[in-house]
Formats: sequence, structure tokens, C-alpha cells
Amino acid sequence: MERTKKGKSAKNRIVTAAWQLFHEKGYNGTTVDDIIALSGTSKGSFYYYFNTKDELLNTLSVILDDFYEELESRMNPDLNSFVKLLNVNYEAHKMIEENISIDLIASLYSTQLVSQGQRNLLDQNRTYYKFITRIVTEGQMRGQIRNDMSATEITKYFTMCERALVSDWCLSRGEFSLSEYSHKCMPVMLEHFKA
Amino acid sequence: MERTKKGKSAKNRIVTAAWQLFHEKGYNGTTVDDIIALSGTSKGSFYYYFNTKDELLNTLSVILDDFYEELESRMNPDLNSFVKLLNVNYEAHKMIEENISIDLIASLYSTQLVSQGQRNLLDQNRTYYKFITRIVTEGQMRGQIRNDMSATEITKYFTMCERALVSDWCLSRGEFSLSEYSHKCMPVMLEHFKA
Amino acid sequence: MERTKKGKSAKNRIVTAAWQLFHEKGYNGTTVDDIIALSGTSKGSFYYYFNTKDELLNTLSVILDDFYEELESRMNPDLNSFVKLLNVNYEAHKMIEENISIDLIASLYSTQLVSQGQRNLLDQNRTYYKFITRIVTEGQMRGQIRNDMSATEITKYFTMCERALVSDWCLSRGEFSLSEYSHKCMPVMLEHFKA
Amino acid sequence: MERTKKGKSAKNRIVTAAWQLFHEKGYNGTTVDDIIALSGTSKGSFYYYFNTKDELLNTLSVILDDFYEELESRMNPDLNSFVKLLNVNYEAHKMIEENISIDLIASLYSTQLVSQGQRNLLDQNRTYYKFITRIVTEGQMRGQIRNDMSATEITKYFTMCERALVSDWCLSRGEFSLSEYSHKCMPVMLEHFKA
DNA sequence: GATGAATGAGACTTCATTCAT
DNA sequence: GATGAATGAAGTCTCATTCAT
Repeated sequence: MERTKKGKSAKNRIVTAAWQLFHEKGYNGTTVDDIIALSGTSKGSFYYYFNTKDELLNTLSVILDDFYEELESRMNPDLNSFVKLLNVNYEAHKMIEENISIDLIASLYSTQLVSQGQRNLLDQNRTYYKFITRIVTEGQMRGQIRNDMSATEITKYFTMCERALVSDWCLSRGEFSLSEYSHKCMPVMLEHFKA
Repeated sequence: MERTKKGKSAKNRIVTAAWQLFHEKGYNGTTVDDIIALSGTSKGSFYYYFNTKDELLNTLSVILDDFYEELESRMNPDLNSFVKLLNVNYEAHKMIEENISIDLIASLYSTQLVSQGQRNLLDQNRTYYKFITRIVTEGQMRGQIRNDMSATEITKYFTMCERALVSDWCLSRGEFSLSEYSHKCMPVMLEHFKA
Repeated sequence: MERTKKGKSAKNRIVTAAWQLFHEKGYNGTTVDDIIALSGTSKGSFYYYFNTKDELLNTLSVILDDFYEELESRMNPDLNSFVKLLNVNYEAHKMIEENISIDLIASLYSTQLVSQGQRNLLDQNRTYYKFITRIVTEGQMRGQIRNDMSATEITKYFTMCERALVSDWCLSRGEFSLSEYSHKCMPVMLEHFKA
Repeated sequence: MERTKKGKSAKNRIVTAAWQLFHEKGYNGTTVDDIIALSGTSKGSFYYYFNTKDELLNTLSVILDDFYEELESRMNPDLNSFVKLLNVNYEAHKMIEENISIDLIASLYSTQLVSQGQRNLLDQNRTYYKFITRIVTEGQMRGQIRNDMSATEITKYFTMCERALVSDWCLSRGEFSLSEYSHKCMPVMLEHFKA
């Protein structure tokens, strides 16, 4: 019992400290030493819980997935599925814009592009992918989304579009509003799939 | 002018050596020491011409722009402008797929996302951007591309789509063919702009 | 204590390698890369143990202090204290002349003059200073050394004289014998303190 | 004619700028680039007039020699020669302490210890050496300074003592007053030579 | 599970100095 | 005499990561 509690608190302390520092100093600006100093743990513990520093960044997808879970629960199920997709995109990008530092997202994308490990951004098992696939399937059954491509394919396309928008937002260093630009572009990008 | 010969040869030797090594060992696998050893120059010279190793990667856009210049010259000017855009995309992505290592493109994107310096990927003065804008403008005048958005906006959108495809190709580590996937997706992504 | 073996061996390997190289190629002729290559360690380790290359040079005082310790043990305690001082000087300068390269001593003095760090040459806690002070105090008690200045002051003066001789020996690039010249000058310089 | 004038002004501008910067930022803190920037000359010119940066530092001895020349002219010739020596020492060290940054003197000594070039500090042709030798010779003839050592030897000894004091002052980073300490020590160091 | 000393790798800096024009 | 682009040589820094205890 005490092992679990202690273990949890150690890992938790690391994650909490890390995210606090990431927000303050950015991902690359935060060193593992900073993290263990603030969390009151040690190098050894850090690498006991995480194989690499990058892995910490991956916990970002957990945060995002929590958001999607919450979003699904408060969404009107009867809404047109195509509109749902646009809504989901808008809400998510608004959240990212408002709550997550652009530097962190940029670091996440940058890291995933060159890392050897798993690439969460494309992990099909994420709540995110399942959520989008559900909407697409539903839309196809309801006749609100085109049927001539598989739900999986459409989901892949949709998520690529979202990554494109986020990626360009990062590249431009936030010179434009992510949610506004998504609001304008997504309908264009998805036009083809409207039934 | 009189110093061009020498100056060029020093900087050129570095760039040439760098790209040779990048192809052999990848970007991260190539050290600055490797580059100066192969080019027969020195750290001093390297950092005299480039502020960081990343800056070398930016010379990739020069290579690409050379390609676009050549592509434009061999393109049939009478082709439908919308089709031209699709062609340009296909040819470029085929070239990237065939001639440039995926690791290099991934490194370029990764670096540009977090670097402090200029971000060539978005530099509107590149031959690439001018070339695309020219086609779009021409298409609008010919009535082959929609008129309700400015040529600049459409170009921005087009290039974002291309980046999206390349980026996802990198993220998936080349599990699919970039040119094939682009061939399939671009018409969908651009559908809205066909007049 | 349990880590002593390993820790010592790493730092020790560096120090040993460094001094071997210093003797072979001189201080300035020895690069940090040479040192880590010979010691089989790394830049990281080097700068983990020493803040700068200069700091290594400071370990010379350890060597000297070892000598003084040994010298004290083999000295006849009943000898007149004033003579003792002259003896210590002569023996030390003979040892320096015979065993330590003039280039190393010159580098040590040169470095200490402009370095920001601690200046071992003047560190009052060195065995050397304590040893000299002991002789002076003893001499004062025995009535062999004048009493009208504190032992500390006399020690300071004595050591300055020694530094002067070594320094001039270095400046003249060993054109004269350090021990011979000291043998001639020290009695003159210390004359005032003979009781 | 214009060549001479221009040449002189170029070299002069370099020297003036250098010393201004040496006082502001210290010798090591001043780069050749700084000097040519302030003097409005060029790298090429700098190395046309000076073989190395160190050579600039040597111009310090010119400044000192000017001082000694001036000092000799305002000294009472009838003064006891032994006292003269003490006076010269005191006046010189007071001047150094008041007008020349300790960092510069330290750099001069440091550089001379390891430089390959000429070592002005020991250059017997300097006004300084000649001046001191003159006083010693005069004192020996007058019976005020001992005769059992050559004037050259005594001069060498005297100058070593002065260097010792300056050197220790630099090593201690000016923790004591150079002129005060010299005032106290020189009589002791020279005691032997008083006739 | 926890620790932190030690390591490895390589980027980057700094400047004095050289040399072709 | 003058210029400054180019060079060479090392020193230094930064960190993520490993491993023996």
C-alpha cells in the first residue's frame, strides 16, 4: 500500500513539475535536472518512470484525450455528423490555443518527427482517433457523410488536416489564430466528404 | 567578384560535403566535425558561414527551388491551371520521395518547428511560392480557378496542404508512398477551388 | 568511501595523464583532447572535475606539498632554525630545477596571475605555508630568528622571496641555476631576520 | 611626407585605442577587433605595425621608462644613493598603483612569463635598468653602497625585488597597498647592500 | 524503487593571426 | 601601406542518459 502511494506520488510529482516548467521555460528550455529539482526526486527515479525525456511530452496526448472525452459527453448526439466534425475541430483548436503553449505543441511535433520511439500523434488507439472514427461512421450510416471511402480513411484524412493546421500555426509562431483559421479552412478541406 | 571564386569554394565545399554526409548518415548522424573533415575546412569557417548546424538544412529549400525552376520551364503553359497545380504537386513529391531521404525532410520540418532563426519553409520569397502564385493567378484569369479568394490566400492553403502531406509521410516513416497519397488527396483538398 | 575507488580512478586518471603530457609537451602544448584521450575519459568528465584547464595546473601545489612533507620528516630537528629556512629553500629549488619543467612553473605563475579562480600560490592553508611558519615560530622561540615581526609576516616575506627567485628564473628561461642563485640570494634577503 | 604622417597616425591611433580599452576592459578582455574598431583601422594595419597583440602590452615599458626619465630629472642628485634607490622604488610603485590598472600589470607579467618573444621586463637596455645602474655605481663610488658585488649584479637584485613586490601585489589582487608594502620591505631586502 | 556521480557526444565560442587583393 | 574575409586551434558548455550501489 505504501509503495503504491509513494510510487504514484513520485511519478506524479515528476509529471506535475515537468509541466509547470514546460509552461514556464518551454520544453527545450527545461532540463531533466530542473524537473528533478522541482519535484524533489532524482535522476534515477526519473529514468525509472520514463525512458526518455520525450516520453514526458507524450503525456500531452493524455491531456488532449481527456479533453476529447469530456467534449464527447457534452455534445448534442443528434447534431449532424458533418457539423459535429467541424465542431470538434473548432473546440479542440480553441482549447489548444487557449490552454497549451505554442512552444509545447511545436516541441511535441518536432520531437515526434525525429524520435525513434512510438509516435503518439498517429497512435490509432488514442481516444481521439476512436472518437473521430465514431462520428464518421455514424455520419455515414445517417447519410450525412460520404460512403465511398472507409471511415478509417476519412478519419486519417481528417486528422491529417488538423495536424496540418496546428503545424502551420506553430511554424508561423502563432501569427494567426488557430481556431479562426481552422474555422475557415476545415469546411473547405472536408467539403468533399459532405454527403 | 574577385573574391567570389575563393569565397564560394569554401562555403560551397561545406555545403557539398554536408549534403553528401546527410545522405549517407542522416542529419543527426552527421556531426559538424564530419562536415569540416570532409570539406577540408575548419570550425571557424563553418561558423563563419553558418550560425548553426540547422542553417545548413535550410539550404535544402535552394535545392527544391532549383527543381521548381526546372519544372516550370518544361511544363506545357497551355495546360489547365488547376491541373497544373496537381501536376506540380505530384512531380515535386515524386522527386522528394525519390531523391531526398525521408530523414532529411523530417529533420528539416523538426528543426524549423523549434528553431529561433528564419523559417524557410514559410518564406514567401522562395521561388516555390512565387511559382505557385503565378499558376493560381493565371488560373483565376482564365476562369479555371475560383475567384472568391485571393491568389495569395489560395497559395497559402495549397502549400499548407503540401506540408501536411509531407509531414504525415515523415511521421509515418514512409509507410506509404508520398506521391501516390498526394495524388489521391490533393484533388480532394483542392476540390473547393476548382472553378 | 565505497565510491572512492571509482571516483578516484577517474579523476586520478585525468591528473596522471595530464602531468605526463605536461612533461612531454608542456602545458600549452597539451590540449584537453590529448588529456582525455590518454586518460581514457571524456570532455564531460574533465569538466565535471575541473572548471578549466588551468585548475589542473593547480594540482602542482599538491606535488610540491608532498615534497615538503617528506622534506620535513628527513630534516634534523635540532638544526638552527635560520639555517633550516635556507636549507628548505635550497632543497626545494633544487627539486624544482631537477624534476619540474621550467615551462610548467612558468605556466603556473602565468596562469595564477590572471585567473579568476583561487590562487594556490598564496593559499595559506598549504602544507608549505604551515611548514615554514612552524620553522619561523620555532626559531623565534629559540632566539635564532628575530622577534620584532610576527611569524606570519616573516613567512609571507620568505615565500615572496622564493616566488621572486622562481619567477625570475622563469623569466630568464633558465639561463642561470635556480638553486645556485637562491643559495646566493636568500641569505642576503633574509639577513635582516637573523637574530 | 604624407606617408609618414598617415603612418604615424595609424599606429598612434591603434596604441591610443588599445590603452583606452585595456583600462576599460583589461588586456584579455580587449580583442584585436575592439582595438581596430575604436581606432578606425583594420586587422591588416594592426598586424602591419605589431607582430602580436602581446607587443602592444610591451609598450607599457615605454610608459614606465618615460616616468623614470622624468623622475631622474626631478631628483636631488646630492641625496644619499642608498636612499635614492628606496625613493625611486617608492615613487615608481606609487605611480603604478595610482595610474596603471592592476589587471594590466598582471597581464604584462603573465604574458612575459610564457611568451616566445622578447621579454622587456628583463631588457637591460631599458632606461629603467640604466637609471638604477647609474645610482648604484654612484653609490659605490661615494661609499654609500657596498662594493663587494658589481653594480650590474646589485641592479639585477634590486629589480628582482621590485618585480617580486609587484608580482605579489598582482597575485593578491591588490589586497594591500603596493607602495606601502614596498616602503616596508625594500629596506629589509636591501639592508645587505648598505655600506 | 531510489540515488546521483560519472559519462559521452557534439554543438558552439572565441580570437589571434594570415593572406590574397 | 591597407583591407577584411577566412582560417585554425582549442577551450568550454550543455544535457540527456547510464550504472553501480
